[in-house]
Amino acid sequence: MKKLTTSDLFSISCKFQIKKIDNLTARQVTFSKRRRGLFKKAQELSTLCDADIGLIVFSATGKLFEYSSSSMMQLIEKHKMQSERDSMDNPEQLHSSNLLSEKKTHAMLSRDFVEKNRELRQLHGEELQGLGLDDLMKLEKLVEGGISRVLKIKGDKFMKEISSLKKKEAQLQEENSQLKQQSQARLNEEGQNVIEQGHSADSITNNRSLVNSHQDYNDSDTSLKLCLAFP
Amino acid sequence: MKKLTTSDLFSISCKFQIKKIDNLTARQVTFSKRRRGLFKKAQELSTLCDADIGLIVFSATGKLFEYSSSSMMQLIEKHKMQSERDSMDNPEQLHSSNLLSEKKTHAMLSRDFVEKNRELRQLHGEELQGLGLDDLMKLEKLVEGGISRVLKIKGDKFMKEISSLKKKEAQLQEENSQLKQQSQARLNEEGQNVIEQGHSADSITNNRSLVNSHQDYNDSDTSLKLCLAFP
DNA sequence: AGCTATTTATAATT
DNA sequence: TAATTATAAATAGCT
Repeated sequence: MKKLTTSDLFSISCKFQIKKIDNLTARQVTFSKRRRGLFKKAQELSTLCDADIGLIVFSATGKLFEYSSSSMMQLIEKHKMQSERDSMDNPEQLHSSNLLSEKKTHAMLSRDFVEKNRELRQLHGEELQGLGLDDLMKLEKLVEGGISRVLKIKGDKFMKEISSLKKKEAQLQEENSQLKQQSQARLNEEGQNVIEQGHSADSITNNRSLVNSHQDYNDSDTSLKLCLAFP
Repeated sequence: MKKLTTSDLFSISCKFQIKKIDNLTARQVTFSKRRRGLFKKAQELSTLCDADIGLIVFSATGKLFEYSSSSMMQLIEKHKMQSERDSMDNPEQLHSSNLLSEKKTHAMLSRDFVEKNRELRQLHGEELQGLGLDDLMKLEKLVEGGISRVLKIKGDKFMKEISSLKKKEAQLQEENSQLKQQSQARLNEEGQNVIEQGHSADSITNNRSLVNSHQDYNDSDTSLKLCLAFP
C-alpha cells in the first residue's frame, strides 16, 4: 500500500478539491481534458436517451467551444421559447394574440425540425451498423419518402413566418414614420402659433420652455430655429 | 477470475454500446443519472478552469433542464456574437444596409431551398427506375450525406433570419411607443399652455385644429378631452 | 431510491 | 502535446 502523504491526510473526505486551479499550465491541461470528457458525455447522453443537448463553453481566455446534438440555433430558439412559456404566468401575457400564435407556430416548427433531424440521424446511424441490404432499402424508402414532405412543410412554415414578420416590420416602420411626420408637423404648427400670437414676452417664454422640454430627441434642430427667430 | 460470458465476448472492444436505450424505464433512469453527472461535470469544469459554461438539455419528452455558470441569457448573447463574428468572413458582411443583406440572404435561401428540393426529387426519380443495388446504395450515401448538412445550414439560416427579424420588430415597437409617449407628453403640455395663455378665442381654435389633425391614431382620447374642456 | 461491480474519466507524471 | 498509470468518479444493472 502506498504510504500516506500529508495531502492524502488533508483530503480524506474529498479527494479533489473543486476550486480554481492555480497553476496556469495545469489549468489549461485540465480544461482540455475535462472539456473533451464533458462533450463526450453530452453526446452520449444525447444518443442514449434521445435528448436534445446544447453545450456552450467559453474558456477563461474567451475561446468558444460548443456542442449540440442538433443545431445550436434551433436549440437556443427552443430554449428561449420554453423560458418565455415558463414565464407566461407573468404580466405581459396579453401579448396581442398575434405574437402569441406566431410563437406557437415557431415552437412547433422547432420541435418538428429537431425531431425530424434526430429521426434522420438515428436511421442513418442504425443503417451504418450491420443491417442487411433489404433493411437498407426499406429504410431508404422510408427516409426518402418522408423527406420531401418534411422539407416542403418545413420550408412553407418558415417562409410563412418570415413573411409575416416582414409584414409586421413594414407596418411598424410605416407607423413609425407617420409618428415622426406628425411630430414634425406639430412642431411646425407650434412655430406658426408663436408667430401668429407672439406679441408678449410672456407667451414667447412659455413656448420656448415648452419646446425646449422636447429637444432631447430628433426635433431639436427645429426647436432651435424657432427659438433663435426671436431675439 | 470471473468467467467470460457471451456478452463479455460480444463487448470486448466497447463495453457499453452508445446507442439509444430501448427500454423506456431504463432510458429514463439513465437519463436522470447521466444528466446529473453531466451537470456536475459542467459545474466542475467551470469552477476548476474558470470557464463560462451553459448547458441546455431537452429530454425526449421536451422537458427542459439547464445549467449555466453565469447567466444563460448573457451566455447565449455572447455565443451569438461570437458566431456572428466567426461568420464575418462570408459574403454578407457589409451589414450596414441591414435590410438589403437580409433580402439577399432570403433570396439565396429560397434559391437554395428550391434547388435542393429539385435535386432531391431528381435523385429520387432516378433511383426509382431500374438501377442496380450498388448504384442504389451509392446514391443513398450521397443523399443522406448531404441532407444533414443541408438541413443544418438551412435551419440555421432560417433561425438567424427569424431572430434578426424579431429583434428588429422589438426595436421598432420600442421606438414606436417612445414616439407615442412623446406625442402624448406634448399634447399634455399644449393643454397646459392653452390654459395658461388661453384668453382669446383665436388661440383656442388654433390649438383645437392642431390637435384634431393628429387624432387619426391612438391619442384621440386625450385630444377629445382637451377639446371638450373648452366649450 | 440505494448498492455494488464495473467502466470511465482524469490527475499526476513522464 | 501525447502516452501511461494509479486513482477517483460515474454509472449499469440490480434490488
